[in-house]
Amino acid sequence: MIEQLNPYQSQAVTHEDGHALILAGAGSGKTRVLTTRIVWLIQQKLISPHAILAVTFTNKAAREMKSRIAAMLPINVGGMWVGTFHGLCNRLLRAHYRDANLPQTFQILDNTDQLAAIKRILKAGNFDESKFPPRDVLRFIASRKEEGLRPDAVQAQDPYSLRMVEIYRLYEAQCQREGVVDFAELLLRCLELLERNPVISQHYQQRFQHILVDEFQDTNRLQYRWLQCLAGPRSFMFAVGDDDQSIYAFRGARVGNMVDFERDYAKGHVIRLEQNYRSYGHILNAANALIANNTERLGKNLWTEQGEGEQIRVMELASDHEEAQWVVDEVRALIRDGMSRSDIAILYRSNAQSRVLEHALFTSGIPYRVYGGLRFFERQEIKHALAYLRLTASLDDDNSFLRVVNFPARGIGARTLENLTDQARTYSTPLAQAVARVAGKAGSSLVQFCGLIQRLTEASRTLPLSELVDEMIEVSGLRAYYQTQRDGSERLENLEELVTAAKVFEIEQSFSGLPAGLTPRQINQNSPDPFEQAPAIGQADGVDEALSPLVAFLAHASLESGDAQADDGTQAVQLMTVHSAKGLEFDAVFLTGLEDGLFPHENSIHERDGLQEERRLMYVAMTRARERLYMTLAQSRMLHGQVRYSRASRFVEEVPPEHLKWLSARAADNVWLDLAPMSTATSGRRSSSGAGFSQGPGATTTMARGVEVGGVQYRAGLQVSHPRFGEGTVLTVSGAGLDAQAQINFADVGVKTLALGIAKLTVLS
DNA sequence: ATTGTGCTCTCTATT
DNA sequence: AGAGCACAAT
Repeated sequence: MIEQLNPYQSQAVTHEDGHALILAGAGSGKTRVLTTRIVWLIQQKLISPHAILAVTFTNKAAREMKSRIAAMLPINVGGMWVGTFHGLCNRLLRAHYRDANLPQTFQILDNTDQLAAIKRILKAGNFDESKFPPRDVLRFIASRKEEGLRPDAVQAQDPYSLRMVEIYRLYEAQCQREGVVDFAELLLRCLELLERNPVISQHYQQRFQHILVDEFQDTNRLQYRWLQCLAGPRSFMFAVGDDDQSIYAFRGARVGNMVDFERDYAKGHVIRLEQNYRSYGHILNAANALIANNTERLGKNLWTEQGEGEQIRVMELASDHEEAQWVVDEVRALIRDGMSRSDIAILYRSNAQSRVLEHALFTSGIPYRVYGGLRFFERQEIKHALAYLRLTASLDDDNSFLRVVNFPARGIGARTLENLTDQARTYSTPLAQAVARVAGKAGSSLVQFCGLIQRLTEASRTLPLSELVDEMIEVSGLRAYYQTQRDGSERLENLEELVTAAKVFEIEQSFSGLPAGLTPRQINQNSPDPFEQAPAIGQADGVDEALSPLVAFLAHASLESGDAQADDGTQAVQLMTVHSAKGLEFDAVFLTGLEDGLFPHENSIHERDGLQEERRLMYVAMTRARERLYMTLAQSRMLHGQVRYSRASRFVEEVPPEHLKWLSARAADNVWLDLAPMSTATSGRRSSSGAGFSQGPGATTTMARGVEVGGVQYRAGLQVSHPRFGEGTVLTVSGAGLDAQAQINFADVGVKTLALGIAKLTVLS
């Protein structure tokens, strides 16, 4: 295994004397080094798998690492401490919930939940929402927590900040009362647990002899302190990172942690991995040239032994729809040439851009898979269902109570809820315990609602998880509600999918070496480790302490917002944001929407640091490609319901021209026709004529050839007419005989691919 | 008092 | 596109 590594990689893998910092460029085999090192530690250094802690940022990365280790070693990786910061903190807090001052069933708020909680605070305290926008409050609280500051520790002088701190304090109290934590709280609470309980932290310090951190450049202050807490005097830290790929400053990431880490721990043990095994020369050098525009880099020079490869193909199109169609046509050509669908990725800066691309892929019948965006566990029907389940697990969860008390509608309106809230506040009880005090018709509806939840709570003690979920969907009325809704069928399917997800979770739990029901046997008693001997759920000796499958499932839903959802095994083109593409690689990458204002995003253009972060993001995007990289841009784009016109991204200009191959005319000398009709096009669907659809001089090879079918010579540019689609222009032709196909841009219906042997076409010109 | 409808406003990225 | 709000209809 080590023989296949280059000298620097193997130096990193077998590093022995203390801590180390690995500066690993894009595509330099970073994950390979991490996993190989873990295997090496276990196999060669005879370190127990339990003595290793490996931290990543995304669940995807954690899964990847586990599966690679599992492939190399015959051990149960499920029991290893490999996970995301948030996931591992969750694990620790569940185990030591008493010391962390949390109920064992504490729930995790995602962004939307957190926002709802903040809105409740603002409403209850009569804060002016226009002066204190919930989003700003959320950012304020999150960034304070990421600095490790509780309300008392925040320095505030001006009236505005003082009010913010007040809201922060109220928010904390509310969360504590209701037994919920947000993402930042998971980390902060866990850190405080370790800092305040020497017995606990010493236990873990002795246990974790090796701590490995992936994507170290993305750690924030809190995470750094968390690592410092877990690393004991005899632990070795192994941090892998690339300052050029730091793209999470917006959530507190601090590249400076790398410098600090070298000063505090690595002390000169810095290993650079600069050989890139992923991309061909043009792609790599283009990315190198781009990132060279950033200042304050630690400095790295990536090189490759692979040849130059192909230039980056750049295409400018008139509109976002044409961009999408062009990308789809090109994707089809790649697939036809034998590329696997899952080796093709379409990337964009923001999730909103995926719609148009999805539409084009869908109409072309190309299987695709979208990552991120509105994820499974974030859909409204799923959130409703989860709220019922959360209430089932804990009646104190007022957030969830308010979400579903009147959904589906059961005659409990705003007025009633105001009464209820008043009662709950007066007697300082959770909402559910105040229902008895509300009289009247709505009051009895409230009592009924609570009865419903109580029945579910009872059912949760006996029913398996998936049956409980199914039962909940039924008795809550959610199923009936979505059955009556016009567009409810997809939501119904999602609810059924939730039952399946619960079933899968049950099964995984029963196989996993790491049961959800960990119990924190007293650490200072002779049991050396609470986790190694934790009983499986339902085993006699931990029943009262064990975490119920329901609570474990709810935590799972919050922490993994659903990117692992049904990978049904079909080969599909991958659609995702640049952020979620980090760490992945593909044969062909389409980088779309390269327009100033979109990428770089307009919110970051005016700050220097913002622009540098955007440039790193661009660098990440480009270095995802192995063989072929496309960059596309649209002159006009539907954004926020309005057509916007943009220029090419400055990042395209920053790439030396020798690496680029323009398929459209070069942006600067391109004259575009017919922009006006597009902006007025009422449906906003497609440009009204083919005039804007320029294929430019050097487009794909399939276009040049002609095809002869039934005595007619088809070639690009030919004007044809179709009985149903109307008039159009032939864009590309391919295949021969019965397989001959043409892509035709119809004035009325856009681009269609037709089989020439079947379609009834009339030649016009 | 509650529910449904139509209008405005916002909208970067992730755990 | 989705959420929040005002208004009308029950």
